[in-house]
Amino acid sequence: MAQPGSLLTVGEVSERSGVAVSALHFYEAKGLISAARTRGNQRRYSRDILRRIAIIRVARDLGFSLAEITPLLKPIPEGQSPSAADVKEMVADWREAIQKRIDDLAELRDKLDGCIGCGCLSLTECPLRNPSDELAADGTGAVLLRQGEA
Amino acid sequence: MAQPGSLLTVGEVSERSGVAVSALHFYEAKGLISAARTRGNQRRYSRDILRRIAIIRVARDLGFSLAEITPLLKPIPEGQSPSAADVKEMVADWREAIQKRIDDLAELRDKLDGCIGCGCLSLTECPLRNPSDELAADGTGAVLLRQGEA
DNA sequence: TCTTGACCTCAACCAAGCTTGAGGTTTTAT
DNA sequence: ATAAAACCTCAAGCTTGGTTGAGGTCAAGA
Repeated sequence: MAQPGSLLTVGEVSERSGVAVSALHFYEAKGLISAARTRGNQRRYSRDILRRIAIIRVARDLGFSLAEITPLLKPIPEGQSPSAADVKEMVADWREAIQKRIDDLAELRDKLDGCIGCGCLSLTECPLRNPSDELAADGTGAVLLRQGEA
Repeated sequence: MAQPGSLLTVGEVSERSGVAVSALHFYEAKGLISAARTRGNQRRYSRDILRRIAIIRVARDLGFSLAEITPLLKPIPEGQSPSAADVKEMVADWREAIQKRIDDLAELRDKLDGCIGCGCLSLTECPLRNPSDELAADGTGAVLLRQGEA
């Protein structure tokens, strides 16, 4: 077992973080984490890695992709314990992102309420059909579904 | 061009719905839609397909996977125009699903608010670390990140 | 009739986020 | 010293939701 203050093996990190060894390798390949190596080429992590991994997982659970998480982690240098202030700042950003998602969903829900009575889902008129004009942008030839026909 | 009341080709459906032909083929392969065939083996869709596709896309945009959409479409038989009542019922279900997601996110946001001051992210104590006990369930050996060490 | 555009199938490829397996090496406990 | 457990790399496979391309056929206007 590791002594207090010593480096952690990948297996220990996996066990403590609940993240599979293969996922840790994957995160390393993606540049999210890194580790020192022994002369025999095995990974050795400083304990800070656990907090870093915790942050990665929380952000991922919040719906951020790994690619999005990389810049989020920028303010937290590797090999250093992130300060409470660092974490505070990041978490504030996350809060904003979540709030935005809530707002989007609430807007959708309200539109849905307006639709419940109509049953229309018309291509150009139903607000549901164009949650954020995405389809309108790529559907170059969208045509009104005329009520008499459908 | 198609006469009123006639069947639609896959190209026409694509143009009117804003969904790529390849995606229509894909949906068919997944069992979400179907089409009659000409003697020459080309697809011919009834106009009802447009509403069905509209429903599929809305549900997908709401975050449902295609696999989840299949049962949602069950009450809407193919080859028949879904009634306003059918749509109304489905949409009510969607509303519920959205509301649930909003509630989950709001809960997360509130926990985040509780965390902003602490900067902890402790594995077992920080509420953020266990948004819905998912990690607790699969992280069999998770160990408390002791404050003095990290 | 003929030509052209639209259609057909099937297979391969993409991104994300991993897991699994093969084949081989290092570390650690006894 | 040795044997087992843990580690290493690299490649392939999985799922979702499609797109792209090859090679060939169909349908409709001139």
